[in-house]
Amino acid sequence: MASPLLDRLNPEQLAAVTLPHASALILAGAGSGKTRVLTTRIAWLLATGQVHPLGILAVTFTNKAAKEMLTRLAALTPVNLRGMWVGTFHGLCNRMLRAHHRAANLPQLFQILDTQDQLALIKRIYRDHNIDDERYPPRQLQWFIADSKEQGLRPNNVEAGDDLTRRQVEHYALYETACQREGVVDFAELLLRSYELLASQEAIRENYRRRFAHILVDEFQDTNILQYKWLRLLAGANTAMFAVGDDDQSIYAFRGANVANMQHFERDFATAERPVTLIKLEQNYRSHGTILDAANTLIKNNQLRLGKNLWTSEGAGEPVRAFVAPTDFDEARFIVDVVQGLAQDGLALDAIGILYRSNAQSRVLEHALFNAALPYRVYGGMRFFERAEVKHALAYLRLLATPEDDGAFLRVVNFPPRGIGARSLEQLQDSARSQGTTLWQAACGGAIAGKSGAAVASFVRLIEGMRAATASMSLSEAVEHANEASGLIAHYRQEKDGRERIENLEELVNAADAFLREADLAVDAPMLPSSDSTPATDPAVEGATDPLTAFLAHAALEAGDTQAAEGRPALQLMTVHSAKGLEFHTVFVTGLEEGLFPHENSLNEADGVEEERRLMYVAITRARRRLYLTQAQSRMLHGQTRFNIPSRFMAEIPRGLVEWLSQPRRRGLEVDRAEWGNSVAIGNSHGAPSRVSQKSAWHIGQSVKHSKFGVGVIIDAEGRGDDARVQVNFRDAGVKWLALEYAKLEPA
DNA sequence: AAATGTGGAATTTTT
DNA sequence: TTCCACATTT
Repeated sequence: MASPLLDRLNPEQLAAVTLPHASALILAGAGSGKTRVLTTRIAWLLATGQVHPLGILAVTFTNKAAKEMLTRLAALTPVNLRGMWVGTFHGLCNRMLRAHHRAANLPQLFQILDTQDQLALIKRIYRDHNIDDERYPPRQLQWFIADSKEQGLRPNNVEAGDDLTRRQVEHYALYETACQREGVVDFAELLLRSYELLASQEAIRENYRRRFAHILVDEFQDTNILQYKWLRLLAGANTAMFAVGDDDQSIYAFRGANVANMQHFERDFATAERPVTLIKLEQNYRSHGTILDAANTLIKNNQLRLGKNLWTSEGAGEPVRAFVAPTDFDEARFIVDVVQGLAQDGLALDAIGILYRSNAQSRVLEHALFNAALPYRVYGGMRFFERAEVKHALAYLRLLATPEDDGAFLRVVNFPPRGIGARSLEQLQDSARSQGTTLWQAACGGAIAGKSGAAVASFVRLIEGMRAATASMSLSEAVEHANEASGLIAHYRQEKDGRERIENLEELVNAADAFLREADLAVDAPMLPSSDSTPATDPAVEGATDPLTAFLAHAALEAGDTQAAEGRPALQLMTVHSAKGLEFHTVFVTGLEEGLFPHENSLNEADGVEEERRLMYVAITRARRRLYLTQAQSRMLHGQTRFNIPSRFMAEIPRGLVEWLSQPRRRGLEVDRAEWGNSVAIGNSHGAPSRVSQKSAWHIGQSVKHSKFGVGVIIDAEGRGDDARVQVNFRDAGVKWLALEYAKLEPA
């Protein structure tokens, strides 16, 4: 079929886009045009009249990916996409549960707990039930609950072999009861509840199965067990499942992502007459050849892969640059030097990504960049909707919708301070517990006498007044009203650091406005549905919920950016995890040291190093043109200087691809005498190799090899001549003192 | 209710 | 070291 839609697709992409109505697994390597294939596939299905937009379900992991898919799709097709199910797993489950809240046994206006809210709820339950938070750390329970739910397990399904698990199951059950009473659901619950709805309600399940002729899944390697089961439930005899993923980029196993889903796909989605098609997209449109060679060679060291080799029609490009710095400080300075050179050559700063394994590494880098007056942006950290003042405002709004929400109640009952102290709260909680009611009901029931009672009563009046006042307002007007009437604005005006918080509260008003415009919800819809409103019969209908509830769900499901983008272009600093999906002209992968990258904790985890290697693979494949790999021989971590040997990943990249900007190894040094003194590696700006002034045979921070103990790093030394001894931190054998005279050490 | 002190932990985190 | 949560002061 001739169509501009299919122009310039390579043969594999074309095959994927125009596959017949059957399930397929698309192994899409980094930079292989995965999103393009996904969106073009949908556009092609629509253009050829094979399916109506309502017959498509496209699911992603991030809101960003979902939004991008919609935007690109809108540019590819004239078809009106309204009502099409495109979104994140959580977003789609939310949508489904709103539509069938009764069948799912949820209140129509159920609220969504983010991880913060969830932890607060757990702590509250602990207090109510006198649970020892030392023996059962709240975070551990939080993890336990999420993990259980992601395996589809309710408290009575969890196998409790040991005492600790038995207790955790009890606490999980208490948590569930509280959630149900307050009408709140956490992230994992959205999925599990939706899964159970489909599993138990045949009519609903069949309705969706008939409807979705095509289900398309992005980043399939990141699906967890429950998401996979959810997809299987949704897929009927008539459904073509189109899963796109890359097992080599699976870096979220620690959160339950299950790469095995890719292996099972063929078995589980094949039908008698329609086998599963497997297509590999291996042509890379992002990077030069050398960078791909480095990535390919590295990832070949992994055993657990489906197998794939990226190639490009572009040239080899520049070599990979490697640099070893004596300290993390020098590593940062090297990066500053190189960046300044690149900037001088005209490279935009935002085309440069500086990646690290863990967030703690950003500090030194930031420090150096700041001193050099280089603008940078750090990804990660507090997101907009997670900020305390924003959460406070949202809590007021939540109370308007669902006063049963104890979490919201507790968050703002005395914020800004209004004389409802710990004592009054305790009374309220006692009363609520003994009556089996929520705090709001206890507050309304006048559980407290005296002055505190008056304060509580006035809080109740405040909320009710706000509800009445906002009933006829637009969403953003209501948000603004909540900001003011709650006293939040006035409160922060008095605080010396309150200006930014007030700005964020004002930004929340804008966010509400923008949300309504983007979500395309009826602008003049009432703030809250009337109590007798019936649920939408057609789950496809947008705006099945009121604007406020939709906005609150949005705030929970899309936490927003970490910080507003700055005007001028800035360097991009982030963890390797958050770099997934992005690309940069130039990439620095920093901290390539054993213990850091691969992280030491990964060594004890099953297949941990393989996941670290995939992470390294992701890091390398972010680079389009230029790649720097840097390492520090010593690094300040947790308040102490640590000496690490070079990352094994450094050695897994073919030497021929690498240009060393520092001395890679010291060979053929005199080994019969130990002389101490700091050896100084002199890094210069980008380009030319630097020299190392090296007087002594051995020095602290040096990598060495021992015939029995293996590789390690010298971390301390004493004595001279025949008495010289060094302390070596071996990778596998631990820390040992060795006499140089006897121990046959070699430079490693 | 703010201010100050203390102890413990410190990969990664799309929702 | 540095950050955070939590407890204790003032």
